[in-house]
Amino acid sequence: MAGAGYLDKLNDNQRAAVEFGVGDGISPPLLVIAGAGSGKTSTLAHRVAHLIVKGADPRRILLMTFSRRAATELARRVERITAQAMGTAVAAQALTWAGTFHGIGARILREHALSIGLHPEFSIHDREDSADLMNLCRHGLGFSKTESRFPAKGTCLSIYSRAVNAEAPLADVLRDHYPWCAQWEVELKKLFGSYVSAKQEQNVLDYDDLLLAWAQVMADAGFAAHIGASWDHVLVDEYQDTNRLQARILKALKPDGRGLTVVGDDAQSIYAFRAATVRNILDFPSNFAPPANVITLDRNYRSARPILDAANAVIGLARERFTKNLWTERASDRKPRLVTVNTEADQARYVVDRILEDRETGTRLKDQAVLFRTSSHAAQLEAELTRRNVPYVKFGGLKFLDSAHVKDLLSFLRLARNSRDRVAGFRVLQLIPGVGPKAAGRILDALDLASDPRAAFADVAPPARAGADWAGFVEAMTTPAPWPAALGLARTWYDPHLERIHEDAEARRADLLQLEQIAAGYQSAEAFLTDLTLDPPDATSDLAGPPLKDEDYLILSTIHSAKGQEWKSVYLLNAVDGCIPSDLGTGSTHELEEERRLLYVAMTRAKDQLTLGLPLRFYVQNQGRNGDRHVYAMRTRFIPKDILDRFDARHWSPTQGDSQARPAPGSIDVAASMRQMWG
DNA sequence: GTAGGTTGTCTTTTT
DNA sequence: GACAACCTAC
Repeated sequence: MAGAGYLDKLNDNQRAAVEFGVGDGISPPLLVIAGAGSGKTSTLAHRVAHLIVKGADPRRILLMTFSRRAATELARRVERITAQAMGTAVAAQALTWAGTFHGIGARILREHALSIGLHPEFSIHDREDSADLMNLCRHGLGFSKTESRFPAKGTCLSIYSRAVNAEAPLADVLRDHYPWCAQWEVELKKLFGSYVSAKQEQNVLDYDDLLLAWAQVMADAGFAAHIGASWDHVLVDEYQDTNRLQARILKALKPDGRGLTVVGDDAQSIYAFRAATVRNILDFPSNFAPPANVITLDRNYRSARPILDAANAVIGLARERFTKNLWTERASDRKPRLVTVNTEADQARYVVDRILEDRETGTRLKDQAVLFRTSSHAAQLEAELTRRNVPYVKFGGLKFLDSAHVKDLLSFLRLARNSRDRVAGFRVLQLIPGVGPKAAGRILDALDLASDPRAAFADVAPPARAGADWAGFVEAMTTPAPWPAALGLARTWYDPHLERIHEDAEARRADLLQLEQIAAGYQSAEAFLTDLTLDPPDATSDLAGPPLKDEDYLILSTIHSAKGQEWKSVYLLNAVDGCIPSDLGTGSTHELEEERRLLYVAMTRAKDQLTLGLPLRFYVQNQGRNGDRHVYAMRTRFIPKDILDRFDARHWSPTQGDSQARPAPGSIDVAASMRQMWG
């Protein structure tokens, strides 16, 4: 078609997904089932661009993705395509409504705060903060002193969160997911009531509230119509990882489905632990009358055929499947490697050896990645990389924001802005020597009653033991400072405490300086704090520090954080039972199936080469009463004997190198490795 | 009431 | 190897 050259590179199905309903007013609802590597992001970007080229106002397009990184990438691609198609670029900023469900929710709630009974300067608690508040309530109700042990704060929060996100009654949540807590149903109900009141008294919203409050205001028909009318087109990516609450919001936004497009792949659903349900994507068509159209993208452009064959074999054993196998024309004779090694240390050495070898022959570190189920699985590899001076960046696992020093500093800022935020208050006040829980509680009570909280800091009777530290605190808290100077001021106050509390003050100080750099990019403390909570940086305070941007570095990532990404060569650590599936995830069939999909997601990240590591002897911490010990691992149950022929099975040891696997990997390897231990 | 030390429990994935 | 609850000394 003339003038539509920017669509020429798409295959028929992709093109159908891009063009569906565009140009005939607002299109009917559309579901795109996009398999791994099928050009999903590109198709979505083309659809948005196509809408714009055909006259849609980019400011009236709502784009919801799973992470903000994905939203930014999508906006960038849309910009490139429209530039090519129209000659003039539609600036990425013109897509003003691109972000995560949580981020968009926060924005809507803040904009309409006054008319829906919220304080416009509400603070947002991350998971850790929410757990701390839950803990305050837990103590307040006396549940920390029960005869038999009451669930820990994090468990309480998870139960609450699941009930909210799955829109399920507490009793069901306890029965299906937390049976060991079922005896506490009455107490938990009371606790959650107290937790909700506490949030409201303190002008605080947690992650779940961003969806819950949004969904609740959408229950009002007038308001829903008003909000829904803000956008002509609503597009949602990774729909398989949304939960019921999110589906309800979407339905309220576009009740007849007109203008609605959702994209996803049920085979890649890996967030059920967060109450995501694959039913959303499966039931989407029948939500509407007539049912939504479905377009399937099943041609894979990413992986070479042997990799795809192996991945298809793995997912082919899933109990339930809805999408068919992917196909590709990318031939190759390199099967995925399944490498048994004796120990995790050997695995680390093997992986680093291969990575450096490939780099010598032209595969940059950036084109290679190491994936793992759990952040801690990478510990030995990280040590090996550091020892051999290989730069890397790790995604997933411990976040920058979770470290005590960063939280201390941010709590100071939060308390200055919202003196009712007791979680922040408790944390900051107890940094002052001589102030413990009682004094902190008394001070916060006094602040609650004050008409001008900021001035009230000066009026509060200082705790006797605090001395000069108190004066310094009040001074820092009440000195007015513009943003971002306020952060500098807070840091100056915090520095002596940092020195006093932490042995490794130097490394932590560097983190805080980095935080100050980030802060400089924001207009206000509020914007900074909100953004940081909703989209925390992935950097960890590694000894090496973050590599420079133009440097070559290796990617380490949890499988979850690797979603949507691809690399030429991918290594997966610990493809053994107990790791994948995680021995915590084998409780129900449901959980087990999710672990299978995780393996599938990991395998389908690879373009040219895939390597699964399989350490036979395993060091486990604190399993049972005997403390640490070694156990013998079995190959992951998701690669049973009958699909083993899709892999190139080998054994590697530091002394003998690479050899054809003798004997076939499996339970029999236990005996083999025991012999090898002695020679 | 606070600080600091000891013991027992639980240990994933993330917006 | 981290956290929560408890204990003891100021």
